[in-house]
Amino acid sequence: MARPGRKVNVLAAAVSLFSRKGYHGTTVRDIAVQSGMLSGSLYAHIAAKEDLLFEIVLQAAREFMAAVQPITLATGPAAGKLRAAMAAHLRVMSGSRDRATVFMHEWKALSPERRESAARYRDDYESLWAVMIREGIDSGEFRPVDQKFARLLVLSALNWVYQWYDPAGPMGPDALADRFADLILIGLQTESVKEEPAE
Amino acid sequence: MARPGRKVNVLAAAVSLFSRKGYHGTTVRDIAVQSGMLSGSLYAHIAAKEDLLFEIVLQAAREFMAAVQPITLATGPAAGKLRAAMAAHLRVMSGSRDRATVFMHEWKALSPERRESAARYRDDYESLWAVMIREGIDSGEFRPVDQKFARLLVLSALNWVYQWYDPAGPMGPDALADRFADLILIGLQTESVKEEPAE
DNA sequence: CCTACCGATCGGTAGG
DNA sequence: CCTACCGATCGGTAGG
Repeated sequence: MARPGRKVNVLAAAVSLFSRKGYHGTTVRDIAVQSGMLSGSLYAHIAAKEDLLFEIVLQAAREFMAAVQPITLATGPAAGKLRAAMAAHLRVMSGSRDRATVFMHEWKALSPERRESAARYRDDYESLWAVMIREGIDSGEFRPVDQKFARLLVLSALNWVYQWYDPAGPMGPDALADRFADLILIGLQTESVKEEPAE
Repeated sequence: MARPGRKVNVLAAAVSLFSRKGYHGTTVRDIAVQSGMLSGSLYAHIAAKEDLLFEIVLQAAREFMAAVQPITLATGPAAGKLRAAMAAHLRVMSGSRDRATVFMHEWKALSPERRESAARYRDDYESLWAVMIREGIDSGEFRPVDQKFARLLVLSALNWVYQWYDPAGPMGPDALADRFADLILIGLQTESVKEEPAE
């Protein structure tokens, strides 16, 4: 008989394995053994392997959304909100590194309907960032750049972090976010060079 | 008997399939059928499925290196070199989108020794960018930012592009590179806001 | 490059 | 959650 709490272990095992070996590179036997049972027993907890992937992807999507949405609803300078949102995003990534990895890479392995469902969550999340950037442009805080490019720059920088970030390292997610925010807000060039027309 | 030219078709089929379904999600039968033969016949051209992945990854690594290295060796302002290097990187990505995708994502599926070999190519390529940024800082063109962060910001933005870039779309890789370069060099904030201390 | 396979392993199930 | 499987499919091979 299935003890209710075991489902969490199974999900944790799946997150770890999917992030390391990919969805297709992971077998249900891998997941079962990592959960302390045999492969047949796994199906007392799940109906199909893909259900695990879908659940992980949804968890991650909800986690990112829950962390960043309240920040977008607050009032204040756009730069401060962008900084806070970046820190929130990186805190989620830092706290659930494997889950974030699966969320970023393995959604492609979902069945078409579920993949579309995941894409909708993704779009909702991206539009939070679009709104923040649009607000900064409208208020004159940000240059009138193409909103799409600015959003992509921010999100791509944040999303690539999990490829190399070490949560046990010396730099926490907040410090990391501040560094990235400085670069993105102030730019790489020195002021004296900026006066001249760009080459 | 194996006609020599067919190997190219097999590689092209593998690139397309690996990029779409992942290495583990692609079967040798998929590759064979896409190449116009049956699965057994594939082994007249290759010794193992993984050889295809390794060959694709090496091709991509060499392509990026060959495109960007000459630019780093030229003389001139650091900002101009960075712009040119970004355009070169995006031109490779645009011309070999599927291969770039496999290069970015599927190297994890390689055997340990080959994975390490691919990582070395990657490190060599990243150090090209590190040198460009270091030069800009040393010459006073760039702010004295952490070189590692600036490199990560640039490369992450470039590497995330293939997730959404449409080579058939209106914007070519050079225009795309200029937009990203403007954002990274000049920054998102307007000058008036930058005078104030960052929140 | 095809025919005809191979042992191994896959996701999943029945019955307890 | 285990035992004992299942049909299907996997990467790969022998012989032509």
